[in-house]
This record gives sequence, C-alpha cells and structure tokens, in this order.
Amino acid sequence: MEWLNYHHLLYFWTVARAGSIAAASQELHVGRPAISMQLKSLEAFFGTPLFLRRGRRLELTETGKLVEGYASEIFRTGRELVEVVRGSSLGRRQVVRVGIADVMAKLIAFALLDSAFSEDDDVHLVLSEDSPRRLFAALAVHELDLVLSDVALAPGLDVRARSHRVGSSTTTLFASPELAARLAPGFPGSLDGAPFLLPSRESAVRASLDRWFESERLRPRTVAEFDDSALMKVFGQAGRGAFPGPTAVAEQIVERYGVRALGVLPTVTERYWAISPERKIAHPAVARIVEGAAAVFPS
DNA sequence: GGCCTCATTGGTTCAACGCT
DNA sequence: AGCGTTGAACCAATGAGGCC
Repeated sequence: MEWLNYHHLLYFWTVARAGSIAAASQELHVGRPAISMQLKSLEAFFGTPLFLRRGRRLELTETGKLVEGYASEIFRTGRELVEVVRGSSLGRRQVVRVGIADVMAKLIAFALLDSAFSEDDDVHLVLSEDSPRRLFAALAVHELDLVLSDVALAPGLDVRARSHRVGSSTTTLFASPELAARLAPGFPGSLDGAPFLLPSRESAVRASLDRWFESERLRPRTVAEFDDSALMKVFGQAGRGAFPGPTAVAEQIVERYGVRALGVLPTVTERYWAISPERKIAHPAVARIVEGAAAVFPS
C-alpha cells in the first residue's frame, strides 16, 4: 500500500486548525501556493476532497473532519514521544505539572504527592490550584500531567484521560476551641442553627454534607462558602464557624489550626482521584505518583 | 567507492485571475 | 483589499542508475 505523506498531513492539519491557508503559511513558514498544492496532493491521495471551498473560505468536509481527528492523534503522539524521550534523558530532571482541585484539603494533596517520591527521585513538581473544571481543560491541552481532585472526570467530557481512585476519607467536623465547647454537648443535635463554614456547592463533599444535614434534620447557619479549603480553615481557626475536613488528616488539622474535632460523620465521605492523560507512552513520574498515592488512604 | 547525470520532489517568487 | 488558486520559471536536495 502506498504510504501516506505525513508532511502533507501536517500541512492539512495546520490549515484545519489555523482556519486558512494564509494563517497556516505563517505558522509553517511556507508559501501559500505550496500549501495549496500539498493540500491538493493529499486530497488526490485520499481520492476525496478534505475542504469545501466556499468563496475564499475553507470548510472541512466530513472526510476532512475524520482526517483531522486522526491527524490530531498522530501529531499528539509525536509530541508526546519527544517529551518523553527528552524528559527521560539521563541527568535531566523530570518536570511534572500537577493541578490540585482548590476544594481539596492541602494536607491530603501533600500526602498523596509526598508518598510518591523516593530519595533518589529527580523530579521537579510544578503545582497549581484551580477548579476541577479548569484543571480538566488544562489536562486536555497537555498543560498538566496530573490532576488531583475530589471529583472524577465526567464521562461526557471530551478529555482523553483516566481517573484513578487513590483513596477516600470520611468527614470530621472541626471548630475553634470556644465554639467547640459550645457545640460539643448534644452533638450532632447542637449543630442546628450553628454557624458553619462550608465548601462551595461545586464540591463533591458539599452534596454529601447537605444530605447528612437533611437526614439529621439540622439547619446549619451558613456563614461563608469556600472554593479554597485552606481559606475555609483559616476562617474556622478564627472561630467564625464549624467546618468539615477529611478524617484521614484530622490530627494534622487539629495540630496546625488549633481547632478541635467535634465528631466524625461516617456517611459523608470524600473520594480522591488522580486523573492522568491517556498516553501511548506513560509519564514515568506520573505513574509513580498514581501508584504511590493509592497506598496512602486505602479506600 | 567515487563521480556524474538525470528525474523527482518540494520549495521559492511573481503574475494573473476570480471571488467576497 | 484580502484571500485562494493556478501557472510559469527557477532553485536545492535527494535518490537511482551508469560509468570509471
């Protein structure tokens, strides 16, 4: 069988992404006639048009869309190959870009990542924090190598990635010593009308928490809602309200923020996910993080 | 093996033309 | 005017084949 000319395919793919031959010619540093000719050659090779010429506009045909999909995959794999080969060269540090869901307890994130490193690892972590939605978008365009989140990738999302469940924890309620002294007697009934600091409604644990409040017939007084779990704890430390946190790191929360644990909510569980892009060639450091993390909070 | 010739491929510029 | 297409002329790199 005759081989596909990948150079032609690259031109086609660039034109499809750039939207015009002019834009592609700038991107590729190649003249417009040349690109036009190569497009024609590719169309002749396939025996069917890939673009519809509508006036001076180019529109992908159905075949064109199909070819573009394959080309994206081909060139994505090519980039990946370069990244992996260059990234794993001897003596070069591996950069791993990790996105952490803002609602996730930082102590949990630290424990998940820290477990993955051995002393002889030469890995350079670049950590960022954002909403899961934005982190998944960054993952889709290869700006991130890994996302740690309280929610798995939604099935409908057009992101080529895999969610690995790396642990779970029940939830504990915390409060400053003064507030705890007031709320501890008669827990959990004492929580009715009590001031609360809660994770935003975007978070997975919030839905679970609301169900618990409902089942216990409690109506907490929401003082503030947070996207950022660390900020929530700072408010909690100042006695602004009771707040939830993972039982798995309850001791550290008590120690670090000088708060007291009010009680454990066994039905309010939080799951932790490590979401990594589906790669033909696995990022070795990411694989280690995913494997190592799974052992921290066994679910 | 080294050298030459030739064909092929893919690039360039330039000009002209059609379309919006 | 801006953009895409076509054609012509030309250049450079490469590979195949023939010759010494």
